[in-house]
Order: sequence, then structure tokens, then C-alpha cells
Amino acid sequence: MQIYDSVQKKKVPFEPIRKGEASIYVCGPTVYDDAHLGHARSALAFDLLSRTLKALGYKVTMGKNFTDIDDKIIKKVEETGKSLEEITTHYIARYLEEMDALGVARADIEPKATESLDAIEQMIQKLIEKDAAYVVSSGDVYFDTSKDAHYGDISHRVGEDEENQSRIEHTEEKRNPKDFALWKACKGDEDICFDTAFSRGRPGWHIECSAMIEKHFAKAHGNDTYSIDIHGGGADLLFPHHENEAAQSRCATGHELAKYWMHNGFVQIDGEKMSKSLGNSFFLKDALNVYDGEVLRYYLNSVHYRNNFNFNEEDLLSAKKRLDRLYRLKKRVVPGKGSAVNKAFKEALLEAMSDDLNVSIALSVIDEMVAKANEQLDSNPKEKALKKETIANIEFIDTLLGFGGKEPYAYFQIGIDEALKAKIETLLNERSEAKKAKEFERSDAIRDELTTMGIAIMDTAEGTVWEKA
RNA sequence: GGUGCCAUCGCCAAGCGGUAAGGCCGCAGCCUGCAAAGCUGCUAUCCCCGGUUCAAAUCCGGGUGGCACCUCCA
Repeated sequence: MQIYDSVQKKKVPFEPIRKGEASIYVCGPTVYDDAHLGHARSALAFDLLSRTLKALGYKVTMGKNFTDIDDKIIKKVEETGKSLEEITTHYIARYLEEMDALGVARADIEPKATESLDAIEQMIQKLIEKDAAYVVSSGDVYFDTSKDAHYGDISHRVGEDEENQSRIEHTEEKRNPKDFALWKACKGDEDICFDTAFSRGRPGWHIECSAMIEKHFAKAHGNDTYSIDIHGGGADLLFPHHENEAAQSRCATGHELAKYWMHNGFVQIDGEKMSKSLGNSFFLKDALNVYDGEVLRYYLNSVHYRNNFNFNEEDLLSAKKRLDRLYRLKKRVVPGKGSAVNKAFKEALLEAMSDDLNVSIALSVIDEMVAKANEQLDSNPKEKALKKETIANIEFIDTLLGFGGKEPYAYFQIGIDEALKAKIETLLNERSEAKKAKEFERSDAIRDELTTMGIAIMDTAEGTVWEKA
């Protein structure tokens, strides 16, 4: 397995801390609003990584956090009058639901910041004891970046002259401009606060991940050099979030946070990063309203995870057509039990995915398998062994890439209710009779009517089948 | 101002020094009562300029254009 390490800036062989095991931690969402397509892409990218490592035989432990205490959530509390818990449980539930729709496997560990306060306090305390952090008069606690000789190793940002240009907020009591808040003391009574040895307040964003990783992963790894194998997240988290995480963990624990760092590219709309400030965010729930989760998954995963992804409907439709082809093949071979996966096919897929998740190659391997199987079925429709192997092939695709697992007829009938289904069946029966009587005008009229209804039909050797167009 | 990434057929997208995968769209054919589906065939020399090399889309230098990070962000 080769992965691209964004710190080394090159593809490197994946050599886990523990033989045969892989621990992955991905920065999850701050739950103050609905998830957008960017959250989906990140989750999907690391879902693919996890599936690939599993298929290669690794025992994968996946962690993904929920930041459920944060300025923006508090702002939402003030705006809506709802409690913090009401808001966070709502958005966490929505997030998980939507990820389920996309076929993203649940993480093994899903820590929340509010449930990790003990670990956060401990880590900050340790940093204060080591003089790598300091409490200022307000009660805020800052990390002293000058105490970490390796600060900058993750993002490769070191230049001192950068300080003047950077937009980092300058606070009087900070020792160094780059120092960042580990803990934010409460200002008023309204605030959502927690008591600690240093002050009443709440955790800064960066410390959460470090503490949660330490709490859930590092213990199992004892005195290893690294806490986890892979730390992932969106490309925008590389700096300052991951740089800060790495520094805190290094100083507090004495070992490195992650052996490898992986970052996914952005979802763009019209060539620009999707963001709230630009007013072009695309919520996942809206996308799922219009498109099936599996189609969305296929589409969002069809571009390499490190590239930027320019979301548009035309490309999504093209992706859907590609997925449709797989399901049409599935219709031809189902029902039945799968035999063994074709060896060459399996190897080609794994080889592609082992190369830093080269999905483009993987999808082309699948397309070629589909075309070849169709060709063979055309010449020999009753080929039992081929059917069984194809079923197994598709099952393997579903395991590795997370699509193709639905019952094929159902896939093409998503969103069609029973009443409409009955009507379609009636029309198709009428059309068959007309055809039998060679009344082609009548049969074509029925077909036109179905087309108007958004139903495509195709006559096969096994009879007429229909699809939602 | 600093730091990165990217530029391949109409569209999406592989490629990582040895002579351009795959998909969508389009065209032609087979199949079909006609369609659809499926199958077959056809369609690019890789933003520009210079260099290195027997050989470059792939390496180096210089342009041009796009995007991102340096502030909360997947």
C-alpha cells in the first residue's frame, strides 16, 4: 500500500506501527449546522482508505470526532434559544444519518469533545507543568509555540517574517504571535463553561483532537513513537489545526501524534471553494433530496481524493450513467449465489486502490469487467459460471468501494411508489398485448406515455423491463 | 506579502522518462417491428516558450491562467 503523506509531500509505503493493524483518526465536523458536500467528500475519502486497508488484510481502527463545544455552537445557542445539547445531538444524528445514506461506515470510535474534557484538562495541565503552556490573566491558556523545536514541521511554515503578514490575532499577553489558545476562559455567566484547575471555561479547538487521540488510541500503543498511523482531514486543516495538534501532543506526551498525514481536496462550486462566507454551500441533505446516496457516493468518489472536486449536475449525471451500467449487468446475472471473485479482476482493483487510492483506475477496471461480461452474456446468455463469478465480482466491488450492493431492480425504481408501479405494470401488459397483435402504433403510444412519466423501458429476452429515467 | 497545488479529447478523468487508460456526449454498424439496453468500430500529442535526454504529457528554467492556505472551515 502506497499513500501520499502530505508532510513528506510524496507517496510513501504504508508501514504501520503495529504489523497488520492500522489506526486512523479523521477530523470530524463541528456540529452547529447541517453537513455540506465537503463533509461528505472527506468522510468518503477516508471511508475508501479504511475499506482498502481492510481488503488488504489490515485490522483497521477508525476514529472520527464530533466537535460539540465551540464558539459557533454557542452562537447558535444564543440565536435559537435551544440548549447546546439539543443542537449538537440534532446535528450529530443528522450527520450520521446522511453518512449512512452515502454508505460511509461508522467509525469504531466517535468521541465527542464534551465527553473528553477529562483528557483535555489532563493534557493542558501537563503542558502547563512542562511550561509549554501558560495561563494569562483572563484565564485563557495558550500554547507556547517557541517551546516546540519542531513547530512548523507539519505545514513547513517557519519564516519569522511571516508574522507581520499573517492575520493571526495579536493579543497583549501572548508570548509569541503564533501561540494559540488551548483553553478559553468564560467571559460572562451565560457561557457554557467547565471547571478546571486553571480556569472556568471551555477547550480550544486544536486541543480536542490531540486529547481524544491520546485518550482513545495512544494507551493501546504504549510507548510507541507514534500515537496513531494516519491522521486525516480536509486540506484546510493542515495549518494551523494539524500543526498545532502535532505540537501539543509532542510536548505533552513525548511522542509524535501520527506517522502519516493525509488530506483531501475541496469540493468546489463553479471553480470556487464552497464556503458559507461565499454563500455557495451545498448541503448534503439537499443533495440527498434530489439524488440517491449511492449515486452521490459514486460521483464524489470518482475523482482522486487529493484533487479539488468541482461539483456540478452534468458530471453527476454522467457518473450515474456509469453506475447504471453496473446495475444493468447485475440485472442480467441475478439472482443467484456468487462463486469466487475473478482473480485478475480482484488483483487489478486492489492494485489500483493500493496506489494511494487510485479510483480512476479502479473504475476503469470495473467498466472493462462490465463490458466483457456483457459481451460474453450476449453470446452465451446461459453461462452459469460467468453469472456466478460476476455476482461475486460485484459483491467485491461493494465491499471495497461501497457501491453496487443494492438489488438491481430496486436500484432503478428508487422513488417510485407502489401505486405508480402498478400503473406501470398495467401499461407494460397492455403494450405486450399490442405488440403481440402487431399493433405497433398502440404499443409505441404506450411507450411514449411511459417516457412522459419518466420511465424508460427496454425489451429483453426475458421480457420488458423498466427503469426510472 | 509569504507558502503550496493545478493546467491532458466538447465534458469528467488516469498517466510519475519509452511513444496518450476509462466514462459521458457525438458518429457509424450489429441487434430490434421501431426504439431502449447491450456489443463493435471511430474521435486528443498533452496551456505557451526554452533546456536536459537516444527518448518528455511526464525532468529543469521562464511565462500565462486557475485554485487553495497563511483567520473559523472537510
